[in-house]
Amino acid sequence: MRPTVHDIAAAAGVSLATVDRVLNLRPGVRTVTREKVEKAIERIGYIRDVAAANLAKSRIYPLVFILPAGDNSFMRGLEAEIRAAIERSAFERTQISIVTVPAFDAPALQAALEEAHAIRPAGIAVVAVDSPEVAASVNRLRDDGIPVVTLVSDLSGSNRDHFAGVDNTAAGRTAGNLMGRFLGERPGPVAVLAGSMLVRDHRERLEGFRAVLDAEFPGRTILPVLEGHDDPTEAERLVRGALETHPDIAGIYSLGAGNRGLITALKTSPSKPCVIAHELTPHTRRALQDSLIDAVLNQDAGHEVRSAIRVLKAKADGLAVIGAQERIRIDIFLKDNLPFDEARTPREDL
Amino acid sequence: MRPTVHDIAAAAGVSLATVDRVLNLRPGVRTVTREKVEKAIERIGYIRDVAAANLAKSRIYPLVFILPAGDNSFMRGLEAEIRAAIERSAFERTQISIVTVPAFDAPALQAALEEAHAIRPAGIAVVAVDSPEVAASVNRLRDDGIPVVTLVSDLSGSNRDHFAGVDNTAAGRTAGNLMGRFLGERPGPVAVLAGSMLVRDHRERLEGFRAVLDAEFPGRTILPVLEGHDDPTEAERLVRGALETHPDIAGIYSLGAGNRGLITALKTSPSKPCVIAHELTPHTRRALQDSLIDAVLNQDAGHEVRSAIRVLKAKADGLAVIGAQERIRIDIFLKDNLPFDEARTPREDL
DNA sequence: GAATTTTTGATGTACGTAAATCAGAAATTA
DNA sequence: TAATTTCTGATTTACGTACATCAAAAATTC
Repeated sequence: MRPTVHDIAAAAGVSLATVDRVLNLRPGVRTVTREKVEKAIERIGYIRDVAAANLAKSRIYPLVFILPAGDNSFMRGLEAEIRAAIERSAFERTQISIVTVPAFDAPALQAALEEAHAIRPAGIAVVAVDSPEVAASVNRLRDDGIPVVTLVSDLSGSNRDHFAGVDNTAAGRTAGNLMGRFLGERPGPVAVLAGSMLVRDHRERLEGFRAVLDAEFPGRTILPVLEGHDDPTEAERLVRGALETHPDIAGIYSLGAGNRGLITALKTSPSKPCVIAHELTPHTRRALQDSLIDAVLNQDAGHEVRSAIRVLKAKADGLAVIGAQERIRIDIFLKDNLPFDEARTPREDL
Repeated sequence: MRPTVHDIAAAAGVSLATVDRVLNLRPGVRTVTREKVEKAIERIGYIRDVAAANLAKSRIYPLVFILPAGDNSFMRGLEAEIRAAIERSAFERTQISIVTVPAFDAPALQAALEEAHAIRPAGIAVVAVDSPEVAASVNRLRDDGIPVVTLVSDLSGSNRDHFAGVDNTAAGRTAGNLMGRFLGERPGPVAVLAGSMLVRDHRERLEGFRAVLDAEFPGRTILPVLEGHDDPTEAERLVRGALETHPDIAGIYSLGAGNRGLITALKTSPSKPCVIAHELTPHTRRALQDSLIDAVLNQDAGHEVRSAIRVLKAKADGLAVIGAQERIRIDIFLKDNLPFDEARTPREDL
C-alpha cells in the first residue's frame, strides 16, 4: 500500500496536524521538527494523492487563454480546441476563459495580460508576440506566482514556465530539406511567404529554412520575404505579384497563415511551383489533395491546448511534467497520409 | 456548483442509498424508481466525480502488457516506455506487468493471453500477431468484460476495444510518396525489407507503399519482398545479397525492424541507394545523421503506451475517450528535424 | 521562576463517492 | 387479511487529504 499522511506521522513520531503543517507549508513548526517530518517523508517515499487533495480542497483551476483575433483558420481551429477543452472542464476541474486580441499587436497583448493578471487565475496560456513589454508582463505574472505557458509562438527574454509548441527552427529546416529534394534539378528561385517577423515562430522557421537551403542546396536563390500579415487578401496579392515578377519561381514556402490567398493565387498561376505550407486547415487540406500544395507541416492544435492545460495545472500544484509527453511534434502531411477528416476540424467557412 | 449524488436524491425524491443502487447497478430497485432516478440524473446533468469515486473505491487498475521478446530496438524501447509508466503507477493508480513472448509466434501469444486472462486484470494491451487463434482469445477476454487494446500491430477479426498504433497503410503510402519524389529521375528498382507478413502492420505498410508507387510512379519496379524476421543478422544477409544481385537498386524501403543489419550492409555497399526506414532508434538516428538513411517514419512508443493506458482505464470504467487525443501520428524524421536525444532513448547497446 | 510566546497534539468536519447494515415500507403471494 | 418477499430509507464508515479549533506542552522571554 502506498504510504499516507498517517504513515508519515507514525514514522516521524509526530501528530497528523504537524505533518499537515509541514506538507502545506503552514507556520508554527520548529525547524528540527520540520526536518524530522521531511526526513520521514523521504524515507517512506510518501507521494501526495493529488486527487484526494483536490477533492478536499474542492480545487478548480481558473485558466486564461489569450490568442490573436482575426480571420486565421489555424487560430480559429486553436480556439475550437480550447472550447472543446471547456466542454471537458467538469472532468478536469478547470474553468477556462478565452481572450482574443488583435494579431501582431504587442500593446494590446500586454493589456490583455495585465487584465488577466488582475483576475489572479491559476495559470495563463498565451500566443506570444515577441516583444520586451510582453516579456515584462509575463515576468510580473511569474513573480506573482502565476504560471505562464506560451502557446504556438514563444517569447524571448521571459521566464515563462513552458512553451507548448513545435521547434520552429526544426520545422523550417525540414521545409528546406523537403523543398530542396522535391525540386531536385529544377531551376528557379524560391519565394517565402510569412505573416510577420514580429512573432518568433515565423522568424525561426525562416531561419531554419534558409540555413538548410544555403548549406545543402547552394545555388538555390531565396527571394526577399513577402510579409502577408496572415491575411488571405494580402497574401494573394503578394504571391500573385511575385509570380508575375519572377515567372520562373520553382518553389514557395508559406511559413505563416493566409494560405487561402496563396491557394487562390496558385490556381490561376500559369506555372506550377512546388509548394510547402504550414498548418493543416480545410483549405490546405483540399489544396494538398488537389496537388496544389506538395507538403504541409502541421502542429496539432488539440495537442497544444491539452498540453498547455496539463502543464499549467502541474505548475500550479508545483508538480513535475512528463517532458516527452509535452513535446509537440511536427507533423508532415503529404496527400497520402492525411488524417481522416473529423468533426473537430474547423468548419469550412472559417 | 457541479451536482452531486445528494442533488440527484433530492431531485428524484429518493434516498441516497437508492441513487447509489442505480448508479452502481446494484440490485433491489424497482424499474419505475430506477427510471425516476435516471431521469433526474439526466435532468440535472450529473457527472460522476471519477477522482472521488476512485478514492472511495481505493481503485487500482491491474494492467498487462504483452509484447514480443528478442533483440528488437523498437520493442525494447517500447518496453522501456512501459517501465517508465510503471514508475508513474503510484500517481496513476495502475499496477502494470509486462509479459514477453517469442516474436511472430501466434500459439505463444495465445498462451500468454490465456494466462493473463486467468489473472483477471482491468485491461490488457498486446502487440498482436494477426491470427484467428489470437483473435479468438481476445474475443473471449472481451466477452468476459476485460478490455483489450492492440498495440503497434492490429488484430483482424477481433472486437478489441482500441488500436494504439499508427495507420500503417498511410505510413506505407507516405514512404512510397517520399521514395518516388526523392528518387526523381534516378533509374533502378526498389527493394523492400520486411519483418514478417504474419503481422498486420508490415502487411499494411507494404500494401500502401506498393499502391502509391504503382499509381503515381509507374515504371518503378519493386523487387520481391525480403523477409528478415526483424533480425539484424538475417536482414544484413538479405540486403547484401539483394545489392549484389541487383547493383542498380535505387531505393530501399525497410518497413520492419532489424535496421542495424540493413545499416551494416549499406556501409559496405558500393552504391548509395535512397533509404527509407521505420522507427527512430539509436541506430536509425545515427544512420540518418550520417546520411545513410534519407528518412525515418516513426511511431512514438511513449505516446502509444500512455494512450493504451488511458484507453484501458477509460474502458474499464465505461468512460468515453477523446478520439483525437488517442490518434497516434506518423512522425517523419529527416536529419533536420531529429528530436533532441533524451535519457528516455533506448540505450546504445540494445 | 513566573509569565509569555511558540510549538505540538487531539479532534472534528469537509470534499464526493462507495459500500455496508438494518429497519421499515411497499408490493407480492398465499 | 396475513405472511412473505421485495424495495427503499436512514445511517454509518471509509478513501486520503485539507483545514480549523482548542487544549496542552514546550520553549522563550523577562
